[in-house]
Amino acid sequence: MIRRTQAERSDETTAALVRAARELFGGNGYAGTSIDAVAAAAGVTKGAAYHHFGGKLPLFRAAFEGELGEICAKLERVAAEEGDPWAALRRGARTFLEHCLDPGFQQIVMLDAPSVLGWEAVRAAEHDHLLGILVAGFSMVAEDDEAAVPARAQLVFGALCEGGMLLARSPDPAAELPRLASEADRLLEALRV
Amino acid sequence: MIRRTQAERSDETTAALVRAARELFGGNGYAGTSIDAVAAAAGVTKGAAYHHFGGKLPLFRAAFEGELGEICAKLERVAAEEGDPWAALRRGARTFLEHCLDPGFQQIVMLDAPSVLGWEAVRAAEHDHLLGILVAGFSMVAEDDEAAVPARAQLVFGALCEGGMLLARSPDPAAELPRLASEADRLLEALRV
DNA sequence: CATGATTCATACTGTGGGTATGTAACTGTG
DNA sequence: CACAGTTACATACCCACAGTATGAATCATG
Repeated sequence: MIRRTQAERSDETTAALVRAARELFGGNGYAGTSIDAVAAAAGVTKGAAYHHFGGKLPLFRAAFEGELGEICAKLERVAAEEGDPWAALRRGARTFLEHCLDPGFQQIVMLDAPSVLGWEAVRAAEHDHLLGILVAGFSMVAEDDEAAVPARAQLVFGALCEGGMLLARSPDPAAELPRLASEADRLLEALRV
Repeated sequence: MIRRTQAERSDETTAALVRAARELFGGNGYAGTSIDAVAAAAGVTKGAAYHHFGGKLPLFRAAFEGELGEICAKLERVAAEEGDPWAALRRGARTFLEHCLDPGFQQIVMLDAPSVLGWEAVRAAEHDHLLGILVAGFSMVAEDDEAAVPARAQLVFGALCEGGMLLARSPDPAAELPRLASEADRLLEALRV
């Protein structure tokens, strides 16, 4: 029997559970996924899942945060590659649209999360990770009313989400992406003043 | 015993079920509402619900369509009060934002429907009822690429939905509404070209 | 009014979220 | 290293609820 520390045991189990949760919740949706299935896919039983997460909802929340962390990291990476904040905004919008093609991200973050976790929880989490980037970008280029920036960023974010869903359902996403991206650019441009 | 025709019996029962479904699904969400509860609120039992609708999902779909029909009727009414299509668009956007303050509409149409019925089903239904109005308005004022109109309308619709949720969460919706409406106007204006 | 079709109620089954309890694996202390 | 105490799970159980018969009223029709 290998000797592992408790922290190692916990970390490995929770990591396996979150990985399985993202896989199954992303593939079959929240309602279509049982805790037993997630635990089995992680090589443990319900007991472990309830011990570490305390319920189906917190487990889903962990999967949600995993998805959010991934897109956030990607956004920060590409934003850093651009020089001025405005180019970063445009690049970020396009990157977000592309990321919506990931079925797991779509199912967990776009479809199930608002219903399962509540809109405000999702909004709060997205604000910390995604919208913060948008708001920062807008703030840097906004030339007039600073107070209108958050609401404006929110509206653009809603448009981007809708665009992402539209893109994912497109019969030819590769052809659709540039058109949507240009429409998104137009939106950003419109709100620049 | 009063003598009723079968059609009357069916109509009364289904109407009562849909009414109860809109009430409960709207108040407690899809997952938080049992068929027994809906049936009890309608004065019948599960048997009636399953006889007329065949399951929880079709029952929810009926509630969803009821909500959609209501907002649609309201939109058509206010749009008819405006003269030119552009004013109708602006008025429609504002009306939609206001309607998002209804908790039942929010829960059923904005939060649960995409997760429960699937995004494409919701999109299709909304396209027939709500987006059709938007697309028609844009088509009438679009001066350039006609092909870009549907996607553009979709993005605006996404922004409006996000604005509606934001409005509903606002501590002072009455104060927030005009600001959001002006931002929406700005969006519409931007896409007019 | 007799026969068949609708409309519904009642009783039952299965699945799955949640909980209680037991057991094995680790950790700190003498 | 022995031995309590804690942590990490597995197992067995309960219960709510979606879905499925089955049967009994109610209504339509020849």
